[in-house]
Amino acid sequence: MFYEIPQDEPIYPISTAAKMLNISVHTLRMYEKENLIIPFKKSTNHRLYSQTDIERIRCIRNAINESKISINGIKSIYSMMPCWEYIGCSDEERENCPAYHSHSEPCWAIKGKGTVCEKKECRNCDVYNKFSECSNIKSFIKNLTRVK
Amino acid sequence: MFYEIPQDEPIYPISTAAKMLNISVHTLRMYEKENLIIPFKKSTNHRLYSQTDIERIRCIRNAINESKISINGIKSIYSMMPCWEYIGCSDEERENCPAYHSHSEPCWAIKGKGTVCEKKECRNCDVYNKFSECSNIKSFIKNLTRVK
DNA sequence: TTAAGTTGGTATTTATAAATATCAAAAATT
DNA sequence: AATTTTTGATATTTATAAATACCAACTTAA
Repeated sequence: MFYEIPQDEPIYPISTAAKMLNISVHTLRMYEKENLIIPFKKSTNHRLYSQTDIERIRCIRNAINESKISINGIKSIYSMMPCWEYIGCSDEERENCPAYHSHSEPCWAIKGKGTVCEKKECRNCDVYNKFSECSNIKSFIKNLTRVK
Repeated sequence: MFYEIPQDEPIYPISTAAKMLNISVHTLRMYEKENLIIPFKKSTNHRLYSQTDIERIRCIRNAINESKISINGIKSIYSMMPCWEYIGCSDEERENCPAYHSHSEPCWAIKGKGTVCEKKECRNCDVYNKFSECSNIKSFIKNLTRVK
């Protein structure tokens, strides 16, 4: 009589997440401030992390510690993702979107006024969730160039 | 009765290049070892740098010092460039090329056996020369997604 | 209602990437 | 032929990104 907890259900408070990842609470807040992660926030502003969040952070940790990519490097890589194509923005929407023009910040860190994404919850967006690794971003770019 | 020196003519020895860039000779060799740059080599193995090389290195310096992107971060960003599309590789050529699959090394650092590029001089390749900045790479990706 | 956990902030530490120094052998220059 | 420069390689230094420690005020949960 147990229910499965969905992967994207925010359940872990920050200290638990920190323990799971073997890092300090402040490091988690730092990643958030740097716009690498968007944890769920309760009405009282307390953070909650899902299993998906944990995996995402593991991936970021790997980029920093194993691949030796700096946080600004990770942000720049995220900014390469053609979100406009995934979302399906029109020519005009693209040109008017600051994320389309940025090569230093991921789109979810920008949220330009008047854009399609302005009122979206980036935490729930595929662009944020599905492309947390270089390899996924490059795969998406590959698909843009399919010959067949 | 003077001839203009072409931008891509390798003329500066390493010490001159280092002085122009205000860095040490060894730093230049380090960038080369990390596959960020490909200076011209004389038959005696001595390096020569062109004005284009100098500009490229300035760009790399800016990424490291101003944008705070680590060397491995820069390499990873370079690896996002869809070289296969620029070169015009076939489906089969793509799949058989290690550069197509890498997301940590730029294509010119790989030079897979049996590939179109195997015997090319990457130093003279557009992929190496035209896309030394994030912004240029993102622009190329943007063009892949043109609606019209 | 008391103890434990979280908040955002600054100040400090640490780990290490990036750059420098030094070397003998080879090449270039004058 | 003598002086300067470049080569690659290792060993060392430095600059700083990333992580930690500490703080008082605010939640949360026994």
